[in-house]
Amino acid sequence: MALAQEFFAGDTVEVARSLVGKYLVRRYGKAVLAARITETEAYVGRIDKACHAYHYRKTERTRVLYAPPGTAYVYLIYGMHCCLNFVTEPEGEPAAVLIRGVEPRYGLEYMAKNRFGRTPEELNAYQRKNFLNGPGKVCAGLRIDRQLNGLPYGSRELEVCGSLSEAGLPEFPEDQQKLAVQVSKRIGIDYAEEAAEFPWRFYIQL
DNA sequence: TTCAGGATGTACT
DNA sequence: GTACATCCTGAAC
Repeated sequence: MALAQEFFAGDTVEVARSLVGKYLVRRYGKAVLAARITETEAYVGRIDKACHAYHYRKTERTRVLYAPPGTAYVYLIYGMHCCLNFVTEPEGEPAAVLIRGVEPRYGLEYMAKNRFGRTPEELNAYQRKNFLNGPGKVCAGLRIDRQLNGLPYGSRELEVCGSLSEAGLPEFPEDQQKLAVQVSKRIGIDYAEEAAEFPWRFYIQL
């Protein structure tokens, strides 16, 4: 059972805050991958110079940001990495939440293969520490690319669940304790003037 | 542990 | 032509 689509129809900043601690479930072929969301950022086209759809800009790339809530928005950055977002707010209002970091729960074998072409046992300390702690790494590890751009919410390939049991998977004991969600300004948007200061990044300390 | 520099393609001016 | 919601490597400390 995935989160209801209405979850994504709400205020983008609140959705970003609420997504921390939820679970990303990715399916392809026989693979079922699950990861806990540890870091997000809000992007709001109406008022946010860092958003691709700032001031309701409409281009081929930003078209997906106007889609119904929960739609996947995947774009290429720096010529080689993909970033995963979920569209928020009612259809026609361009906004989204960027998934900046996750930690693996199920499917570690697949994730390690997707990221480094190795088994989990073969990873060195640096690779373990920097496994899925960035937007490009999340997409690489979960095998998310622009083919998923525009994917309607509720698709089996990519879901967001409130808990592992909602995804039909056993819970992890360490996930039961309450989370302290931290807040900060967003990363890598120094060009965005006053919007660069918005406290729209949410994360949990590991 | 921190830092500088390079890789790389697309969207948009 | 320029900028970009990034990541990896290798060198210095």
